[in-house]
Amino acid sequence: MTGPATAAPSAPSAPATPASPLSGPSGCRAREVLDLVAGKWSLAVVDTLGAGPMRFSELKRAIGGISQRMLTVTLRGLERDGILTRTVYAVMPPNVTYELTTMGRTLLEATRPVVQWSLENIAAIDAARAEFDASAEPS
Amino acid sequence: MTGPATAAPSAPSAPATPASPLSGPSGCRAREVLDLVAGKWSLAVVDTLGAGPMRFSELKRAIGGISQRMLTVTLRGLERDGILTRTVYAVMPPNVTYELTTMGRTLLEATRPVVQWSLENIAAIDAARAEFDASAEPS
DNA sequence: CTGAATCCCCTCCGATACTG
DNA sequence: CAGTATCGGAGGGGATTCAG
Repeated sequence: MTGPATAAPSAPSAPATPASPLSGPSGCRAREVLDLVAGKWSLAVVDTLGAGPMRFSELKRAIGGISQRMLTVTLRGLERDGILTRTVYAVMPPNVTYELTTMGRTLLEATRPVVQWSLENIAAIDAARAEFDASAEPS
Repeated sequence: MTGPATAAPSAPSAPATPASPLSGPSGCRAREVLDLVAGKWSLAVVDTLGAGPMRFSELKRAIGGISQRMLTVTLRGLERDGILTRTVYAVMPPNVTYELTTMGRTLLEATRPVVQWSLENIAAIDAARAEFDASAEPS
């Protein structure tokens, strides 16, 4: 699975359709990475952490609506992916601080347009859904 | 929505924490809209349709690996959200064409940075995961 | 060709309770 | 404060089959 692949320059009949980076074989990998952001809370954590290093409880309070479990799971995943770092200060009481890595910050930048788009189009989408439902499920 | 917004000068005790658009109350809505893109195939469909109007079978072939069911479900969802239009030509054999709406095209533009980031960071993430797994699960 | 319908597994996620 | 452990519901998503 980890094969180099994507290195098949000799494809004869391949249309190469570079139109969509998510369509081809390499698209599978991209999709996989996009799952990173697809998680229910990943984006919120990255976005919130964009303000600077933060502790567990601060994150929990800032995000709001997230359970300890999901915050922990999400943080673990992002740490594993190299998006953020987890620093434990052996003091009393325990102090664990999370901070975006360089890669995490580039991810934050990359996601800004999507987040902004979401905010800008919430109303339009609500309207579209209402209209669709009205004309499709009048029963 | 397209309003200038962010112009709430009269909030007295509001901390305003503009740090994260996904954290606050409005963030819940944004998260909701982001689910639109979170689906396993939504982005691939939008991305693929970026090349121009396409038929059902063309989409299926272009994306590859998607089942009829998921393509249908994904298309319905995106149509409901006003991201794409579904046009049926009553000919023989049936011809159904899907095309991005204006909003769909703006979404495509907004997602480009994330898609590109994914492609650029696949290797780094793989490495980070391997390293994390190696030092966390040695037993 | 396009799609709806069914079956079924599997993961995500929330609520709760317990530890250091 | 910062987690971990467990249970259980809900939904995503794949394979297959049927229909217009």
